[in-house]
Amino acid sequence: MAKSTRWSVEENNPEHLPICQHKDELVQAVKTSPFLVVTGETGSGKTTQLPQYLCEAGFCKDGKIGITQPRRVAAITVAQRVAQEMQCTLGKEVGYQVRFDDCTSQDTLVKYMTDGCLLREILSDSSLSQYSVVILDEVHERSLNTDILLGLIKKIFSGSSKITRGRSSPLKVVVMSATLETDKLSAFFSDCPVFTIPGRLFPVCCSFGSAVGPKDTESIGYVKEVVKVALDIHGSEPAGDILVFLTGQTEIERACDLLFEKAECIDYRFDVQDQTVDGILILPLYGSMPTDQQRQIFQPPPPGIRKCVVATNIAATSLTINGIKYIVDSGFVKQLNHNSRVGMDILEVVPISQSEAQQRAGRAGRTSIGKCFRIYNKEFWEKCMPEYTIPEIQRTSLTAVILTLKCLGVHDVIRFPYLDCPEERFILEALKQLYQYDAIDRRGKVTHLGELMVEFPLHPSLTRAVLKAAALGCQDLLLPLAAMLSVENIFIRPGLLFSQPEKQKEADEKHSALAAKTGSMNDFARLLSVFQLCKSSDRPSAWCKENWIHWRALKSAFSIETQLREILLRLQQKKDFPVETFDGNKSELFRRCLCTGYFTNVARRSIGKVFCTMDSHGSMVHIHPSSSLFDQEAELNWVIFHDVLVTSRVYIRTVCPIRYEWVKDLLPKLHEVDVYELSSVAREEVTEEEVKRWETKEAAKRPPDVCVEDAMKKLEKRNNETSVSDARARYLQRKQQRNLSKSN
DNA sequence: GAGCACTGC
Repeated sequence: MAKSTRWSVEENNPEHLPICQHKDELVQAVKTSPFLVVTGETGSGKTTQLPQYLCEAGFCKDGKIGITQPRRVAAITVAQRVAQEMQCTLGKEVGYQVRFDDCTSQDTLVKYMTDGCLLREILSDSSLSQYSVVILDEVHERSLNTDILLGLIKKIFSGSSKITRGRSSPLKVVVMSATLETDKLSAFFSDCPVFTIPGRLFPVCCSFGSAVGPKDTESIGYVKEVVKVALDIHGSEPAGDILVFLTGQTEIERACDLLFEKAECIDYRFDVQDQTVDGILILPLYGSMPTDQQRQIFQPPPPGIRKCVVATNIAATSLTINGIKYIVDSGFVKQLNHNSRVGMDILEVVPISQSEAQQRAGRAGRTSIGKCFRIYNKEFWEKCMPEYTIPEIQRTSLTAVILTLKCLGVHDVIRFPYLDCPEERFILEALKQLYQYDAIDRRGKVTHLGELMVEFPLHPSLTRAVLKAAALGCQDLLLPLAAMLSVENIFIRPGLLFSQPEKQKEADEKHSALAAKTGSMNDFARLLSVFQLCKSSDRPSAWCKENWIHWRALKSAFSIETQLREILLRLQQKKDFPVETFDGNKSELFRRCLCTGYFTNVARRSIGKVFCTMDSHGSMVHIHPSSSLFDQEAELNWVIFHDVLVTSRVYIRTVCPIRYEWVKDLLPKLHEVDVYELSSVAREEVTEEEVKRWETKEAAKRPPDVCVEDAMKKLEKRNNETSVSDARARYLQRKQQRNLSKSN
């Protein structure tokens, strides 16, 4: 649902916005300072009005005004809104650009875009010569791309010599944020002025509960508690809708079930249209839900009925629901964290930050005074919840970002001006990976291959495989696969609580059948086959429904494949595109290409069903039951995998059998460079001596079998101290508690 | 023998 739907009649008149009284001061502030921080709560009008003020004041004479947003919907809907206010056609004076959708023209003066789009633009025009003003919005959200943009803009436009290079006048930079951390932002841009605009949110009264305390950090017993609180609200509070925050699909389904049970309706099913019981309409909401079901959330409830939406964090920023007066906050969120100790991403349930809790509470104060019921106590707030959310740049794998920076000429990626520095080992690990993919050389310089790789909006491992395939002339196999691996999970598996178990069984059977059709048990081939079968189908959406496949996800895979194909064609027309030949069958060719990118993700069968990864961490892993290779015993000794999931075990998902010979020559590279030796590469201060030392190491390559033994020893040594074990222990604890509360 | 929040190029 578009954000624009929430503006009330009064808000429709921009002259009533708090920002209006400060128009002249704001324009003056932008004129006098190269950098400016503007803060103001939601509803102050800064996103829609400031660009118009600047345009009016003549800032569009020498270039565009560019405004970045972390989300696509926001970029599009705000542009629509501003075009309407400026009484022009969208795409003319006011436009927007997001991936797959460029709605701008020669005449565009005010351009809204996602932060990723501006980052791409800097890659081809580092002086941002088209713009007179760049406004970075929603900076407090600290998205990875916005953080990188902050550093880049500071770096490019702080050195006086570069300010005017390729530009007629100096660039003006405005950074907009909610009221948090503004001092930090001002200090980052050489103590630039801070402009504060009052917000226009209604007060939200927050109360703490007693159900969750510091000891319950990992508990999911809170599902029962949020249900209880929601029913209390329903029984005792005046009219107004309820929004409950939980962490994931399973939890939400369980909470909805409990709500219905308690509201004395036992015959509830997901499919049933009339979901109203005892005056309360219960609606689940999460990202992977079908769009038509999501749409239901936004319809006003029938008269006299109270709406209760049970949602993930999607309702915190991405979607705005009208009429919410009560918030029930579980205090938890599911977060993907990169763990450099084990070199993998781990999805885990963690307490939210205090600022995130305030954000959640704020969802109740958009149209009137609201109430927020936190189910955790004050002690939990103080001891378990960090003041601010850890910025994405400090939690995710940096491989792709570091390559982008290097291609932009930022060689010293450690001393890059980060607003918050990522841990050095995260950066070093990213460098090690880039070196392994041949994207950078031993001195940390970007290679020809690296320059090709940065053009693709994909993880470098996948890009490596795509480029190999292109060199061998089999891009038709790898491009669709890369697109499929870029989108959310395409296999639908209905939950047990809301759907009948037979539906789950049916979905599983359909998915296995798709694997069988390819003739080879290989999850990558299965993905490719789903893409091809659906694309060639007469009625693709019906085909998806029949096979329990997400049509929405597959549609985006189709557009990504087209985009990747265009990028590849453009690169192939340039000189020096590598070309190789290969004799062998198609299946081997496909898998060999994959090996070029995924040799960092190789595992060898150790004992029984246990596999051991061949990277320097040597983790013990199992094949995930959703894999078509699950329980396939025969001759399956070497595999590559796309990703890792830590739950009751460490699982590898999306798996493909390979032959040892295909990775034999690549594996030693995994052990060639010690991460900690790479700090000099990061700074490009490598001495000849160091290069020699590495070369000696390479000469002493160990055969892979020794690697396995070493890896296993290392693993034993780490024993239960590893973070994977921690995550696993926490998972088991949660599961136990869940079962306990179930049986109660 | 299982369960993956949300973005973005």
